[in-house]
Parts: sequence; structure tokens; C-alpha cells
Amino acid sequence: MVSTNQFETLMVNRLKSIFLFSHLSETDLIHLASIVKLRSFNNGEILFYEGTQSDKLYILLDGILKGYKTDMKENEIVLHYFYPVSLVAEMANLHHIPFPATAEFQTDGSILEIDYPIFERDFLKNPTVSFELIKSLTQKLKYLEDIITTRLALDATSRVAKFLYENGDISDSTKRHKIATILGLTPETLSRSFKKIKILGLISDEGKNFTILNREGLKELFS
Amino acid sequence: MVSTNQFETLMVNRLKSIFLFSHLSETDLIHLASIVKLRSFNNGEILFYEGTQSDKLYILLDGILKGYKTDMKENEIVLHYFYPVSLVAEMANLHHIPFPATAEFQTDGSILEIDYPIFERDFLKNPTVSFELIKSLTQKLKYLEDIITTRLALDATSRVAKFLYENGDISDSTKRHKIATILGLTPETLSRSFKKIKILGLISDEGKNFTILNREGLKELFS
DNA sequence: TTAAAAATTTGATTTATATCAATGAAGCTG
DNA sequence: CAGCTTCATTGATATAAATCAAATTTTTAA
Repeated sequence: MVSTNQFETLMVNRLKSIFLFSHLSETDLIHLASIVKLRSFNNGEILFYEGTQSDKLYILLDGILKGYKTDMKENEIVLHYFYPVSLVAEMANLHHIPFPATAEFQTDGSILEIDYPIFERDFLKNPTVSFELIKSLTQKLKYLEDIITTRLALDATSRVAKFLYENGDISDSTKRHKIATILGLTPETLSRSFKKIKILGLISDEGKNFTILNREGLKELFS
Repeated sequence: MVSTNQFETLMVNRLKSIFLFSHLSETDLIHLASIVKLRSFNNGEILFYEGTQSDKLYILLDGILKGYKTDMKENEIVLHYFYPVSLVAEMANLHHIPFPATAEFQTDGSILEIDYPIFERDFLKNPTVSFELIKSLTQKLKYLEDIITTRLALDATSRVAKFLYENGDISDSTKRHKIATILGLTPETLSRSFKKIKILGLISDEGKNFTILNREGLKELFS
């Protein structure tokens, strides 16, 4: 049978492998281990709903997590797909405000749940932790800036061109429906935009995949 | 004549009054004073353009600064009005990327320009500085989240209702045109939305000002 | 391999808001 | 205070993308 100490050692090692905590001392890691909990989720499960509050800080360890808001017509507005290892919704914690979006697992996954008040008191002042937190926050600012640029400043075809420019050839596995959601378009509009870009000769259409023929041409369309 | 030392003392005192630096030691403040520059701007002047790069960190000390992007039809998308004292575009610095938006003075004003590489090296690790930076970053995340909520999830009338709910009675001084810009609407659409809300009996129209008659009713319209 | 289900495409229509145009009201200036 | 200028409102039209509907293609699974 595994003793408590072995569990602790396992958790400490796990924590040490997370960028945010990689520079913490052994003592700190042990303390941290005592305020965290590992939780598993199935595909489709909700980590938290927009508008609810929590004093837990979440770190995504496995799986893909979708962050989205819901508009007036019950459409999803996808803000972000989180991939491991990411801090999730740290902003809500830092400001003690409700979650600004809903977080739903897109695959099976697991998260590390941290008692935020204790974390804030005992770890937030640590220079490496705060530096990593700053990096994470600025990364998120970049995502949101990008969403604003894409969805507010560009029309449908430009958005698709930008997506193609930034993501390269479309791999077969990526469903059109998902691309449409990411770009904030309906599948119909996405399809029509692909067609326009194809007619311009910027991409070619081989079966269901696209090959980019003129990457600079794509860039022209959105900048 | 004022000696260099007196200038230094003045600058140190000025710096000490800025939240970000209020907890720095005298030595640190003197060092900081050596890497900052105070610059004045006139109404309408541009602090920086979207897409340009700089190794300066800016802190707005006086005046109002407008941050905006430009869309394909040359329309402004206002992201934020900065009021003193605010960090401006720290994200661009932290990630060494181009400014995501243009910053234009809306009044006369002044900024503190900090040599970012030295600042990062010598001050970013300071717990109070990084803590304040985190607060500033999360504040900006909130703004961007709010822009996304408002502009992507709400229709015109809901946006206006939200604006009224959050900003109370419209003061005469606030130009309709400016409200329209903040909400990402044309003045015509804003006018029609005001009218709808007036017909619903939620606001009343006295001359050019509006009085809110039913604040909860307004909330219904956007949530 | 084939039938059923799901995804994509295409076309027709609707919708919300922008744009264009004109009028009316308010504020400013000489 | 008259006339000019700017701002706000109102109406008519245009436009981009959503929605609705149907056909076609791809995927899945029996």
C-alpha cells in the first residue's frame, strides 16, 4: 500500500514539473502540495460556468478545455482553447470576480485545483511565481487582443485568410465546424469564404484538404 | 538655477507618488529616475502607432489617452480610454511584440517613458512592482473581456442598455458620438436604440439628457 | 459494401446594422 | 440675436452575414 508520504512525494514531483512552480523550494512544494487537489474530468464536463465564483485557481494538466461565452441567441463565442499546461481564469481569482466565461472539457482531462487565498498569501509574492503569472496573463491579453482584431476588425473572408495564413494547410482532422466556431462564423459562411479564396487562386482544394498556394496573397487579404 | 540634484529629487518624489513604485527604496528610486524621461503631449498627438515597436514602457501621468485599432474600412475600434495613472501597453513590452493598438491623446497630457530592458532587469523581480503589474494586467484583461462581451455577445440595443446601466444618467457633456464609438455603433444606430429604450419606458428624455427610470429593466435587456 | 448519419456546400431569404441623404435642433461666434 | 456649424434624429437603401432549406459529399457503422 502507498503511504501518505509517497503520495506527497508524487505530488511534489508533479508540481515541480509545472512551469509555474519549477523554481520553488522543497519546503514550498510540500506546503503547496497540501493545498492542491487533482481532479479528473470527462469529455463534455464543465469546469465552471460563466458568472459563477470560486476561490480555486485551476491549472490544466491534461486534455483540452474550451473557454466560451454565450450570446443572446445562445450561440457560443469561443474565446480560447486551453492546452496543457495552462493557468485557467486566474483573472477571476486575482480580482475576486465571477468567471467571465464557461470552461468545458473537449476531451477527457485533469486539472490541479489550488486553494487560492492560501496561494495568494504564501506564493504570489515569490518572484518566479509572479513572473510566470505575468507571462501567463500577458499571453492571455494577446489572445484577447487577437480575438478583437479578428472578430471586430476583419470581415469573414479576411478572417479565413488570416486563419489560413497563421495555421498553414488545413489538416483533415480539423472539422470545418470547429474552424467556423473559432472564427465566429457559421459553417455556411466559412464555406463561401473558402470558395472565394480558392477562386482567387490562393489555396487549392484537394479532396477535403486545402493547400496554400500563395501565403503572401493571403496576408494581403487581412492586412 | 536648479541643480541636477534638485531635478533628481523632484523626479524621485514624482516617482514615489506612482502606485507602481511607491514601495521602492530610495536607492531604487534614484536608479529608476536615471532611466525615465518625462514627455508632454498635445491633444491629438500620437504616443505610438499600432504595429510599431519600442523598448519604452509608458505610464500615463496626465491627460486622457485613447487606445484604438483600425478596421478594414478605416473605422476606429476603441479598445480603451486610459486615465492617469495607468500603465500603457505593458504587454507589448513584456512580450517584445509590436503595439497592438494606436494610442492617441484626447487632451493635453504627459507620460513617463521608462527604458524597458533596464527596468525588466532591475525592477521586474521586485515583489511590489510585479504585484502591481499583475493588477494592471488583470485590469486590462477585464476591459478586453468586457469589450468582447459587449461587442460580440450583445446587439445594439442591449449594448446601449448595458452602457446606461453601468454609467448612470447620461451627462450633457458626454457627446453621443463618443458613446457610439465606445459601443462600436454608428450615431444613427445609437439614436435608434435610445429611442427604443425610451419607448420601453426605461429612460426619460429631458432635453438632451437622459434620466434612468428603471435600472433593473435596463439590466433585463442585456442579461 | 451499403445504409444511415453527419458534415459540407449551394441557393434563397431574412435580419441587423451600416451607409447615404435630408431635416431639425443646439451651440457657438461675430 | 442671426447665421453658421456641428450634432442628433429620422427615413430610405445597401450590405454582410445569419438563417432556412435543400442537395451533395463524406464519414461511420452495421
